[in-house]
Amino acid sequence: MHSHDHASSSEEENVRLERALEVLRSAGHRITSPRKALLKVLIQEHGPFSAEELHRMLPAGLCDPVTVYRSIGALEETNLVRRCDFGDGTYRYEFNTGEHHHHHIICRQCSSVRNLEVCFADGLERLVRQMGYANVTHTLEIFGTCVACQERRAEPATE
Amino acid sequence: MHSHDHASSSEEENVRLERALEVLRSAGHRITSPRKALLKVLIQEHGPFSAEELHRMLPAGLCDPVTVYRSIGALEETNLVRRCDFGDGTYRYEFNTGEHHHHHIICRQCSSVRNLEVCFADGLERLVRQMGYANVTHTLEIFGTCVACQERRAEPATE
DNA sequence: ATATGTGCAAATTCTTTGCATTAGA
DNA sequence: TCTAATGCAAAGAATTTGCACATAT
Repeated sequence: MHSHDHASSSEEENVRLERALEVLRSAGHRITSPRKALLKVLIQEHGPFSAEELHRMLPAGLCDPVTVYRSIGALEETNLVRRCDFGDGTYRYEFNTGEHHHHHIICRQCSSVRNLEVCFADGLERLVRQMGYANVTHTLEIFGTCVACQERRAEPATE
Repeated sequence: MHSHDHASSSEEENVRLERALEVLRSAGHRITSPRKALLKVLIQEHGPFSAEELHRMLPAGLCDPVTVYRSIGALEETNLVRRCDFGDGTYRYEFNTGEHHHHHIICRQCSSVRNLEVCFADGLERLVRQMGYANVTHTLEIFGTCVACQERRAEPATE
């Protein structure tokens, strides 16, 4: 019952994991080691990850990359995971904490991601609902050059 | 000077076309028939189109699909065209009128697109700039079920 | 026991690239 | 003329699918 199999899995993370597993279960999905491991990684680590990144973050050889795609499918279906689209041809995934959703600021140079906890779009969704749309959602990603990359660019005499 | 080669190309559209060609020219790009035809289509028709759709909308056999991709590249570079990302794995492109940018409401069922002329994100970009980011831009797409699709769903007794 | 999940290989989809040829400035 | 643009074919990258085998419930 007590777990110490991972270096840094806090009690809160365990609670989230158990809750997530329960969601999966009650949606008729089976609990398998790839899914459990994926959820652990997604709960512990920050930032949205690509399928390939996720696969690399799993214990070596635990499963095939294809299984990551398929597992993510189950996690998305059950809303445990949100898909992010940074417009570079690769989808990334992050754990859905269920709290009010946030947005990302992506650096064009180094691809670093910062979360922006404010959501400006509540009024927007309301407006669109007034236009007659149902099930309104939105995606909003912000792009820019981060401070570090601006400094990096300012230093060298390459220009 | 007068043109009647297209059924419905208004004077305003011609002005836009000429302006766009000038932008291309002064950026060191050559004016070719595929590029001219692409711009015509993009100026005349509404809604963002995929590369494949654009190719189909061109006069038959005018150019190879690959040329559409490459031409769009030139149009994007010169900011004549904006790329839209509806998160379905296919990029779409629309003519950049240069006026304040708008956003799209995409119907999940029928994929119809409506423009939303309001932009909520000016304050957001300002905030992100205050966080130290430079060259801040954003993408915002709204998804929902359009009125027609809601009615279509309500009628049939399939449920 | 049995349906769901997985691995491996191969297919799909969208987009990009290499290279010889064509054509705009 | 001389470089940029095009066509065709082929490569690439991310993701999905088919099918036999493995496994959670």
